[in-house]
Amino acid sequence: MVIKNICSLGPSRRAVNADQKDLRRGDILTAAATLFERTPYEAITMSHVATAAGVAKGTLYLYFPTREALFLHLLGQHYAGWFDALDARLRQPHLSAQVWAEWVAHELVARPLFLRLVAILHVVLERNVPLPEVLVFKRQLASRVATSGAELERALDLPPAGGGRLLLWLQAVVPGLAQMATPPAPLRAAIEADPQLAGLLVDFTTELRALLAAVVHGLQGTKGTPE
Amino acid sequence: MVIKNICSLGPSRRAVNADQKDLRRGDILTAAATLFERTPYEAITMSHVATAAGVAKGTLYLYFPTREALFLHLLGQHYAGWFDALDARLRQPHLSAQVWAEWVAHELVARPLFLRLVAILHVVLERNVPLPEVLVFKRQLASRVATSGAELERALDLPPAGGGRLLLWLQAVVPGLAQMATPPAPLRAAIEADPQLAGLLVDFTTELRALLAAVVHGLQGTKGTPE
DNA sequence: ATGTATAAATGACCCATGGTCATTAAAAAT
DNA sequence: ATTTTTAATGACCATGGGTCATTTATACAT
Repeated sequence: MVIKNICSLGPSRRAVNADQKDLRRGDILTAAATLFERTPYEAITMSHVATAAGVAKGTLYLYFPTREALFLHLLGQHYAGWFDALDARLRQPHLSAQVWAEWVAHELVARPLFLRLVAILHVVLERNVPLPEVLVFKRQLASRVATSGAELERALDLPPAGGGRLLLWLQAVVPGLAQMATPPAPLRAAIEADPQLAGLLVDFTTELRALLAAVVHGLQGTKGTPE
Repeated sequence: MVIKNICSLGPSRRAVNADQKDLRRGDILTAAATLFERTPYEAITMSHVATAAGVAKGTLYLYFPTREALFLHLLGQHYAGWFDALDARLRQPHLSAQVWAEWVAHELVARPLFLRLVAILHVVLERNVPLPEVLVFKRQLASRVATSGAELERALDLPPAGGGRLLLWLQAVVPGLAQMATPPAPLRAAIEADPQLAGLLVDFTTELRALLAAVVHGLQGTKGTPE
């Protein structure tokens, strides 16, 4: 088998300064992301990631303390992308609750990896990452929730703190809804084949839209009545 | 160490007929449930369960095909208890959206094991259980969602299919909200110590109440306008 | 150029744990 | 009593996350 030249370090193979280390780190993350596109999380071993990244397994642990930390970092990237898109959208004028709900649903459907990663955030990723790293992640998140939340508040005319709250609700709802809407292929096939189970399958976009519309209305309704 | 007589089979140690096997099965589930009260899921090994149940590890696999199947069964019991309580509540007259939301939040807070199990349903439990067993579980669930959903529809004056839909939404929302509201102890401590992170902590009851109220209103609002 | 020091990279190794299966022995059938 | 059946056992296996002594690329001094 031909050895890949996926690695961004050119002919030199060793990351010696900070920039090169960042590149290597990026290579590893890219490799993991590529695998994650085709494979469920539990099926991705560190050996796979190492091979895909063109390094030895031990090397991974020079850049990430645990497997979960690696994927938590990946999720961090996806979160950044998502919030960037959200901020960009909120900068456009004349946003209604319905239009926003529509946009959110559309945008999320276009980010399946993000959805899958968010779904395992609490139950898997945060469970085996050193506390300091988790806190770094949470701080980034909190900061973006704060700024985007404020924008959202303005754009949708929500009561104080309503923007952040809405974003947190979104985070609480989205993974559950996504899991309900998109079970693994074999399970999905079985469910669709059984009329008794049909009721358990939902359409992600439809449900999220309806839920968001209701919730935004609820928030807007409390505009005048604090507490 | 003194050997326990936790086992419900009296002096005879062997489960030979169906009834005795059910007892054994029950013993194992009880042992797992007891462990789960004090220990997070990932930390419970099959050896622990075996010891707690007073059997050998191999015996567990005579009653459950995988670890996940064991806990999925446990979740099935909790679901049954939850739907029983829900049905009982719905039989009482004069239920408003607010009162119901209040009741749901209260009842769920009183069932922390249920919440923890539901949280790992899709990501953990369903991943390593033979498809037929998952389908049995899903069928039970679908059946209770259908009947309780119908009752809910009546009690809250929801549009057709609104009851089941509401229950599914509840299922999508509750685990996420519970995870957000109750992180593991060390993480929680760190979050509370950091003012920047305070915004990420939410109160389960408050948020669920608000969310449910909004959603029920949303559903009731669509009463006259199908689709 | 050559030698030396630093630390990035390696991969053989450790070990915990889910799951298996040949063996044991309790109870039923004869 | 003897045989048959099958519940129960626990030594064993395979896998995969994580470690660390060793190797060696690179920077730096001479």
